[in-house]
This record gives sequence, structure tokens and C-alpha cells, in this order.
Amino acid sequence: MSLNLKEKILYAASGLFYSQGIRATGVDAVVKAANTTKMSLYKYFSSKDDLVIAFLRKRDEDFRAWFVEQVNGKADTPKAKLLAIFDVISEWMAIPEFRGCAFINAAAEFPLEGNPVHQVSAEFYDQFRSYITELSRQCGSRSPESLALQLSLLIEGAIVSEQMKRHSGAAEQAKQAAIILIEASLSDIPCM
Amino acid sequence: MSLNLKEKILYAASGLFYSQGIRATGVDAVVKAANTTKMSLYKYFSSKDDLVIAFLRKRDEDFRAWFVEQVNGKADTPKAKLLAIFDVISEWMAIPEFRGCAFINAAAEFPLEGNPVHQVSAEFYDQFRSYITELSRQCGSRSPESLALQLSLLIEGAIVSEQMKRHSGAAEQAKQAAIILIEASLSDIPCM
DNA sequence: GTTGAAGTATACTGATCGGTATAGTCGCAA
DNA sequence: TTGCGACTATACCGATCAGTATACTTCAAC
Repeated sequence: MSLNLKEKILYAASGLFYSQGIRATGVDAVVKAANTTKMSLYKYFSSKDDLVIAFLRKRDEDFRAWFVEQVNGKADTPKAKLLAIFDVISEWMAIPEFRGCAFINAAAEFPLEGNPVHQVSAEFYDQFRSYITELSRQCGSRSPESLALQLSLLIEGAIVSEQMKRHSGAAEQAKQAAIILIEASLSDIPCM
Repeated sequence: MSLNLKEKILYAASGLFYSQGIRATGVDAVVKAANTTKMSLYKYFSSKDDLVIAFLRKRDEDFRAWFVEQVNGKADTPKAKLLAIFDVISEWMAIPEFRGCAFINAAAEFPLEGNPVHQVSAEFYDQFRSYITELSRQCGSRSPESLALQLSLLIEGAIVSEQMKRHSGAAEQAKQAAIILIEASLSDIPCM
């Protein structure tokens, strides 16, 4: 817990950016939350944009590590891991601080595709999808890319749905759908 | 096309709010785009918040009407309509002005559930889901609510995915997944 | 021909935005 | 003891934010 000042600022910024939104959070609010001054903030981050990018990169790193660890702790086989993903998502959604996906939110706040914030957000989902694709491949899907994209649509949809309205059972339904899609993708003959 | 001043302001605001984001769009920019003055804007809208709510309500009304019309133009039976939804979404995503779902974006910009903007956005998806539920019921789904929720997760996921990265085939995969989920929900014995 | 409503033009308010300048405090190392 | 880098304190900058006050034009109804 011994954070240096730069980490303390980033930690404070992360909390505010995620819970209130990026544009809604002023530099002064970050400074106050980190118990420091603007001068120090601008010593470590050249601009607010720079701080935002740092927030997203760290969130990317932390979230993916946490997520994979959670999944691995719940399941051993690739197929079980694919399903465990939905349990992890479900538990994540249940925490009161849940405010949707930081990357989806950031992309919504900075809609232009060329924007650096938008790009960093897009990278997260690229890597997240790669993770699911690899699991799909390992468990013998006929088309790992298709299955992975389909499952990631369910996940993103569930996150957004839960963000719009809490406790609507999105994660559970996403898992039920995932079970069907996984089985369909594993059998040689499509189930329809 | 003969818009009165209030409609002109709302039209200009809608374009800017959707393409650039709500917080990123100042009142002055709306005024300039509508070729009017602040005084007139504040005659018809008591505050920027009021204008934002009006934007979302009109978008709700217009989009749902347009969407249902598009679906009805593509299919006759309830089952065909469920699938046509994904074609409409796909075509919508292809237009260059596409910037994701205005309601998802608004909810991301105003993350607190109690916020009026957030609430209006949530209402849209409630009604959208009701529409899908009704179609699911009409085509004999064993559990219309479940199927509708699952399909809406695919739709929301596809929209978000396309917003993050254009032309990644999200809509097509969503439709493929939908076909499987619909068949599974129509058969008496789950296909797994 | 007058009145009144609709809309324009423009200057303004106070607050907040991101970012900077200057001076001072603090602890540690040579 | 001196010097130095990390950090603080505070006041400031110009720009922009949402919102208002005042005066003016335009035009149609009576």
C-alpha cells in the first residue's frame, strides 16, 4: 500500500474517472482526491489527456490480470473457463461500485475513432477477444473466431445492459445463451 | 422540412450531441449550428439538461418508429422479423455517421442511475426489449422474456463493438448467434 | 397605425476549465 | 551546514462553461 506520489495521483484519478466519467472529472478534483497539488500532478503527467491515457492503460493491465486470475480460479478446462467467464462478469456486476466497462464508457465519451482515448479503449477489447478466441480454439470449436466474437457480444451486451439498469439478470441470460452457442460451435453438425 | 425554431434548435442539438458527445457540446455550439441565439434557445429550453432530455426523448420516439418500420419492411412473420432486426442494425451501422447508440453513450456520460439522463436512456431499452419480447412470444418461444433478453444482449453488444472498432463483423456474428438461440428457444427440447 | 409577440444582437455574469508562475517548505545527503 | 530535489501553497492565466440582462428589429393582427 506504499504508493509513491505518481501512483497515488493515478489511483485517485482512476476512481473518479470510472465513477463519475472522464469529462465530468476536473483536474482540481483529482488533485484534491490525491491530497496533492496541481504542480505535482503536472510534474508526472504532461496533460489531462496524458493522465486519462495512463488511467486506461493501467486499468487494461489490472483488469485483464484480475480477470484471467478469477477465471483460472474457477475452472480448469478451456470449456469450463469459457463458462466461468460469465460467472466472473456476474460477480463483478454485483459490486456496488460497478459502473459498466471503463473502456466502453471512455469510447462513448470520446466518440471519434482517431482519438487516442478511443484507440486505447479499442485495444483492450482486441486483447480481450483474443483471450476468448484462444479458449475457444483450445476447446475444439469449429470456428474459434466466430464463437469468440459471439461470446464477446454477449459479454459486452450484458455489461452495458447492467449499467443501464441494475439487477436485470443480464449476466445469467448471457450465460444461458453462451451455453447454447458453445455447444453449437463444438458439435460438428450445427444444432439447427 | 419547414421546422419552427424550437425544432431547429433541437435538430441541431441532436446532431452535435450524438456525433460529439453531450458533455463535449457547449450551448454556444448548438446556438451557432441552429443559426440562432442563446436567448431563443433558453426561451424554449429551460436549461441544457432540459435540452438533453428533449434530445433523448425525440431520439427515442424517432428511432423506435424508424426501426419498427424498417423491420416490417423486411419481413412478415414474427420469426423473420426477429432475424430482420439484425439486418436493420447492420445497415444502420454501415452509415458513416454511426457513432453507437445514443442512449448507451448518454448513460456512459451520466453514470449515476438516479440521473434523469440515465433514466431516460434506460427507458428506451426497456421499451426496445418489450418489442423483442412481443415478437418472441408471437413466434412461439418457450420463454419469450429469456430469448428477448438474450437477443437484446447480442444487439447491444454488436452496437458497442462496432462503435469501438468499425467493420469488425459484429452484426453478422450477432445474427448467426441469434439464429441458433432462436431455434433453441423454439424447439421443445433444448438442442444441447 | 399601433401594439405585441417572436426573434436577434451583444455584452455581460460568476464559475469552472486546463495549465502555469513564483515562492516556500521539507527531509536527506555530502 | 550547505545544497538539492521532492513536494506544497497559492495566486494567477486565458478560455470556456451555462445562463442572463438589455436593447433592437421584424412582422403580422387588430
